[in-house]
Amino acid sequence: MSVSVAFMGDRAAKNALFDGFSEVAKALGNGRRAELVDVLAQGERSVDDLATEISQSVANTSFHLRTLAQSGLVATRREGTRVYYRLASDRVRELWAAMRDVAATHTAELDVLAAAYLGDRSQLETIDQDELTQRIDDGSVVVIDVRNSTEYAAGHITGALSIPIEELAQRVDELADDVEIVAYCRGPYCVFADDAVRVLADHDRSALRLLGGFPEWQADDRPTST
Amino acid sequence: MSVSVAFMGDRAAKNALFDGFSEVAKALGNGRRAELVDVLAQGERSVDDLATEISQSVANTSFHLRTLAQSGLVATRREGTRVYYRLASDRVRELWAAMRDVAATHTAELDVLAAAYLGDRSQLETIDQDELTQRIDDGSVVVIDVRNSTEYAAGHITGALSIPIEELAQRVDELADDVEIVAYCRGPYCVFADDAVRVLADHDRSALRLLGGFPEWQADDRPTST
DNA sequence: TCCATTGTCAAGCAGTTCCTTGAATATGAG
DNA sequence: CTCATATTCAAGGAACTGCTTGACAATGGA
Repeated sequence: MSVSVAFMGDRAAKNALFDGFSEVAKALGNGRRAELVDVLAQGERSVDDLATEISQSVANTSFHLRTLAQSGLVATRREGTRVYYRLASDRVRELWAAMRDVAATHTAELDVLAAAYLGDRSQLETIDQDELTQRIDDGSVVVIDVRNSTEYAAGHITGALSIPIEELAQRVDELADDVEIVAYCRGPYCVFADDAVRVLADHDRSALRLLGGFPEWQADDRPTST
Repeated sequence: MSVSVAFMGDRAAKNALFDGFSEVAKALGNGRRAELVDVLAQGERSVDDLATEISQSVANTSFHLRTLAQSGLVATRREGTRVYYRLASDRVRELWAAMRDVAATHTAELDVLAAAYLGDRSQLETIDQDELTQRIDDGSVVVIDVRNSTEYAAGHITGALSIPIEELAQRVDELADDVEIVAYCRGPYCVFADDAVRVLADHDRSALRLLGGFPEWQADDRPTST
């Protein structure tokens, strides 16, 4: 009788279905691939650019990107001899954020790992999205985007200046000295804005870092430009 | 100079941090563990109950649950000789939903796998959450929860009757015959509600299945009871 | 106390993943 | 056409994963 068979569902088919779901998790289940997704959350990048970013060989990076592509997390576009990879959709960005948050909330050792990578942040003043929105309206801050210029070009907070972190020390003079400076970067686990605040403090400038980075700002539907 | 070192971040520490994030994905990166999370999204369950549910040995199930626990996705509670596992938080439920959706949206083969497991759904009428809310208010439907009774006890749509799918055929008479019946179960990839609609159709009863299951209803902040 | 039930742990094998090296392919410039 | 650049593919070895079996630990009841 067909109904009683249907009750059980087919175990092999069920296994295959859930194995299918878990393919996506497997794709994210490698530190280097997670890092690639994190970088791609800022915008599309070429393979060797990504390889440099994650400190891996081009071959290995290409392999990881293929893995991500096969599980549908990233898509590609060819331009001349270069291949640009990007996240397949905003939903992937959300998935990555959800995973990062769950990891941060539920695994104690992550605090230790984050502290080891980020260093001591406790002396660095912060500002949240609401406050920053307010102060941009006031005109009482200058906002600087300290990611690299490709990332800035792919999208940035409206009104922000692009000053990649490596150039900041030489370009401090460009910043008006009667307002505070707010630096932002890729997100809560990016060190660029922290470094920027430290560099600015060394130059006796009053600086804050934005909590969260560009993807979080964008996800919250706040004003952006490209 | 400390600043230029900080610019690079420490590659080993960065690897460790992202390996830490990817631990969560690795935990979800196995079909049986994904299935466990899916079941646990309905409420807490004991180890051997879960083993039966996913058709695995108790030892293997216990091992998978330990893996999930180590990555912080599930938590436990002991009661007598039994150990009950549950999702660590609603955030985990959201993560699972996000992963499932990304998989469904971005990987073509998942449609095939889902169709193989679920069978042909095209003949089964459906109703969405808004419509159902409306019709519960009208009193023009009877809602039945066809999951097992533990799941019903852990939380169900307010006003729904508990009729586990295996009991439905014998209990059709309990249902008033002047209204339509809406069946729901664990979620979009659960066959129980589909089976229920087929059983009811065999008994010449007009039945629909709710799109999504209890977790989706709850996530949308609609009325639930325990 | 001893026993039954429930869950966890350890060893071991088959299969998979990750990274490296070196070769192959695709595009555009000259 | 030939060459340089950018990317992908294939082979191979070390390390890890998933499942089974059988032993061990924790709890509550008789």
